[in-house]
Amino acid sequence: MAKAPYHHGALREALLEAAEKLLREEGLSALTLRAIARAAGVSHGAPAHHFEDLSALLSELAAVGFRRLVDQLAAARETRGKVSFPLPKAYLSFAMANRELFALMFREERLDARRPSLLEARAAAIALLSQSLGVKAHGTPAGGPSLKELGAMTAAWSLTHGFTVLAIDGRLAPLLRAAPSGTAAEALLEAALGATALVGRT
Amino acid sequence: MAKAPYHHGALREALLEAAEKLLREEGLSALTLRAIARAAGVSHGAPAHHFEDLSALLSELAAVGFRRLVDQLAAARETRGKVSFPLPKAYLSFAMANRELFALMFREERLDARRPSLLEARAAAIALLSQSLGVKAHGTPAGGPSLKELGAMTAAWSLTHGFTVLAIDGRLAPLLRAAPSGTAAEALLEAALGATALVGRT
DNA sequence: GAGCTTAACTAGACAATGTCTAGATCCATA
DNA sequence: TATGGATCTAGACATTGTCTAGTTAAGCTC
Repeated sequence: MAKAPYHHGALREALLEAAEKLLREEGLSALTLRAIARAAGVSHGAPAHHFEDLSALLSELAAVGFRRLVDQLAAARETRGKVSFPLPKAYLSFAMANRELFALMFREERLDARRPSLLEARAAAIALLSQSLGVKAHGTPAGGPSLKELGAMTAAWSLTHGFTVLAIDGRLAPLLRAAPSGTAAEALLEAALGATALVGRT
Repeated sequence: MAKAPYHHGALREALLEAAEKLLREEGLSALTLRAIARAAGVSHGAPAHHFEDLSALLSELAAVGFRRLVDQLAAARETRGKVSFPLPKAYLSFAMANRELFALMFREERLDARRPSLLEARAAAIALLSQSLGVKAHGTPAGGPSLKELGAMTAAWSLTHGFTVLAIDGRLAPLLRAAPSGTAAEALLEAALGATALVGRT
């Protein structure tokens, strides 16, 4: 077993991986700087050379999450026509498969709101959702989209995000129990979207 | 100026009020047990006689939030017919007026999920929403509500919650800027709900 | 290669935090 | 008035994020 070299070589990535593992296995509150450093096998001061502080590290992890979400949404977009509501379903399944990471992505108090990589990754996700769920790419007549168009887009986004947040917090469990037996979260999401007449947009 | 008596007399309530003030003025991360004790003018050990630990105190504060939300939702329900979408609007305006408290109410990692008062207060809020937004009180034909009915209710709830969460995180600002000038969050919420064919339910 | 610069890392310190314990205070009831 | 018990203080402890000083070694220049 090779002993650890003084210089790690790829500590930045190792820290992000260790943090994600910790997050997945022990939850949000296990994400301390020192625990992450321990998991990566370095001293508690080492992370400072790669991240100014804890919020910087967590922001970078959240950015990774947003990038992964974008990838999955983009892939889902390709299935348009074959599957109903591909984007909302992809959004939900990303969150279900990465519960704690998804939660972190929306814990503003633990992130550095100014970090460019986070801003960019999040903006990319929002841009993808916006153009897929609503605002048409081929220009709007004059002075931006109408309130009606924005409303439809906002509805699709809000419903999807709200459903997902409630689902990962376990708040939908009673509804699923009340539903015809065997109804999974995705089916309830489909039913919710189906009730809104937003069909063409998602 | 009367000097502080050894026995506070109503420390439990004082702690909750101090915590809410701190929360409102300095945000979620200022909510430490010692800071709350300082704000209430007692030693850092005093809270232990009223709350087992920090998460118990925060859970009680969250419960207060849910009870207040219930009151406001109940009041809004009385305006049915006069105002469109009274419950979603009340939900949004509660969150806008109590941003940090609303956030705390959904920070599972800082709460004690088993605390009865929190469970009850939250259940009351959900019950009020459920019966107002969807599932009819006058019984369902057989074996619970249909998936279609549940879907409509879930849609209204998810949309409202999702919109609210996105709004207090500032995520809707770009949409509001794109909207006809002067559009406020509530108007966008109304537009979103208006786009969904859920009119009769909210 | 030798020497030097500098990034990467360790180790120790510090204030702050949550929780525990021992002891001080004082209210209520007998 | 005594005494039991709830309320509160003060100090301790391990843990946390961040800082600083010093150590290691990788990479560049000559």
